[in-house]
Amino acid sequence: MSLSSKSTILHADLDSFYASVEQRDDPSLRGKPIVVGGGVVLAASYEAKAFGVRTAMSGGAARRMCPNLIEVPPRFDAYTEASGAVFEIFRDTSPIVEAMSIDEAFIDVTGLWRLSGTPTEIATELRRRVAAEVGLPISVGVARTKFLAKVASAVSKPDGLLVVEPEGELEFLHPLPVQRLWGVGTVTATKLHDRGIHTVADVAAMAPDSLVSIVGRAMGHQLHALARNSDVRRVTTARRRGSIGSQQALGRHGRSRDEIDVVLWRLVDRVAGRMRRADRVGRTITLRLRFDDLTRATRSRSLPDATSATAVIHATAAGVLDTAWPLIAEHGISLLGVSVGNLADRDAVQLVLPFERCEAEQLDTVLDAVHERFGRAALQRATTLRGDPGIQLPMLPD
DNA sequence: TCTGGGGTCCTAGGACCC
DNA sequence: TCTGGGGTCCTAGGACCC
Repeated sequence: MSLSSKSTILHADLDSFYASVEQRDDPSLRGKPIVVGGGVVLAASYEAKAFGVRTAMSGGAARRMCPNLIEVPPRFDAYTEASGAVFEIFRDTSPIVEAMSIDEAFIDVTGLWRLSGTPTEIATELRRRVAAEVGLPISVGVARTKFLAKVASAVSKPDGLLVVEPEGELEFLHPLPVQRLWGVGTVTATKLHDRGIHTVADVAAMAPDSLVSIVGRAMGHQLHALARNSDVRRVTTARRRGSIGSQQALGRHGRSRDEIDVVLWRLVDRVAGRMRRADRVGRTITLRLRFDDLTRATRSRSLPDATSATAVIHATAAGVLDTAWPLIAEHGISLLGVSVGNLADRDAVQLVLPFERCEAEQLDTVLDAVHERFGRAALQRATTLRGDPGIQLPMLPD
């Protein structure tokens, strides 16, 4: 039996990624309960998970659950390198790879069976190569849709492979708890449980309107579709980020205005540097605040022009911080974050801005420059953006 | 058990324009 | 003088994901 119809998607997910890298690089850690991270658990090995230790748990809580726990400080460079090696194997498996995070991706292998074998064979080979070449365990789910592939990989963990055949989809899907549905976290799960809705089958049996009335419009329709095994999302290679940010938890000390200004500079510097390296510019600067009681707030400001200049971003962020200062003084601040959104490609903005600003008599000159630099398609786009149907496009050779 | 750092998407109200 | 509907942008908050 093979997944012959339409599409075949793999969801590949490295197991306890950070912890596995540590156990790979230090044999004395193998087979032992370890966590990566200090104050908070960033990743836990399966030996630690057996004691109930989970990601995002505080270090103290983890130690109480697991007395022999070994704590290892994170080595992000090692994780980045390991991830790069794994993704090379992904791209060697199929050109259509959609990265979801540092340790997880969708891989579209539709139509590859002639070249590479059945989906099961492809997934088995992928797992073998990741183990042999990078030395890490990885779980793979295989199905017709992204959603089913992702659930399958999660169910197969650790170090597993699970293929959901087209004939067995509903049988696989319906008994699952609602938390398995994309977008259902603790809040939504509680809302559903309160109404006696516990399994995917329960959701599938509901009318869309009833779902919408419980969880909102977008989420209601999404849950209805997923529960009835409708997921038309494709695996896409080109996904652009919509924002770039950085944040930092603040200790007990370092909370005077001066000290927070230093943190702000560091955060802005980091963010602006990443933006410039990615050739991106942004217009909306958002400050993320977390107070001592762990409640949160955001404050944002949008600029007329997109930028990646450290000075401009910093001045804006500092202005926003000023307006938020009374709040901070009252509640105490335990985390500060800066992110820049409304991102665009640097070149795209250079194309649009002079055009919008220019006087009518300069129009031809600007249009010529746009055409020369970016080609005819850009010229067309520039004209559309300006929204003036009266402009005649000059006749240009292609 | 009160916790890191990186993100995405949705909702809702108000301003403003036509 | 009072009143309408539609669209877009901005801001803030919240839920969720890895």
